[in-house]
Amino acid sequence: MNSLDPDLEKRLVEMQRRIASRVVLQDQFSEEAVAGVDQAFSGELVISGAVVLSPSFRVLCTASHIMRAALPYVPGFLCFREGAPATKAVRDLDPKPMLLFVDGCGVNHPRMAGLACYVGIILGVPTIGISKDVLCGSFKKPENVGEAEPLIYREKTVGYGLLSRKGCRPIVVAPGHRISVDSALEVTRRYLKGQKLPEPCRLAHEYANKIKISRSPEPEASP
DNA sequence: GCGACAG
DNA sequence: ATCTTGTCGC
Repeated sequence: MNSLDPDLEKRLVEMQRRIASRVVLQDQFSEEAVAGVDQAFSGELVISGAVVLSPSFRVLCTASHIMRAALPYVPGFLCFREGAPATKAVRDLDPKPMLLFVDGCGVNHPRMAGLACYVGIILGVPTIGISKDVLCGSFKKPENVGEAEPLIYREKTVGYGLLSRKGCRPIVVAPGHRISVDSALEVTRRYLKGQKLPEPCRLAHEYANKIKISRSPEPEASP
């Protein structure tokens, strides 16, 4: 029940291979304007929220986009469900981010085509993927807060498992586009503020949820 | 064949 | 992700 039509899947896999072929794992970012994008869901609707932060974590601007989901959630194909609304929200940001945190995988993906790669390639923006669970690969459990262990997939380090906060499970950090594996970890650490998720992700998540709640119908008072 | 499986 | 209340702990 979580599968795709074989022909559709074949086409999507081909698209992901094209995305992956364009991914750059070299540092080509700046931290002048860092943003985060995240999605909330309401039935068939995908609500995407994006937030740009100043170097001091001040919110500089926000943008959102709502649309019907094109696909159900299928592991490995998240970019085709959340990619369109996410890119549209980010496109409306001003100033434009020069580095973007995305909720989901980056190159730590079976075809090196996680949501962060997709958004990065489509927009030409440097991206970092932040996920709460591993899709593929594995890492040793980091012992102390701030510590990270390499996420290994097919003998390669594709990201890191980072213990971002006490009492929390480690988060997974991986580059999406135009940033190296090690820089993705380094920058993510810099954007942590005592919470499980780095600020751009946390604020984008909060923003997307606020939009969702503000649109949901108010409960009727029964006479 | 049996699990695992971003959000 | 979403459905959901209180509750244990820093």
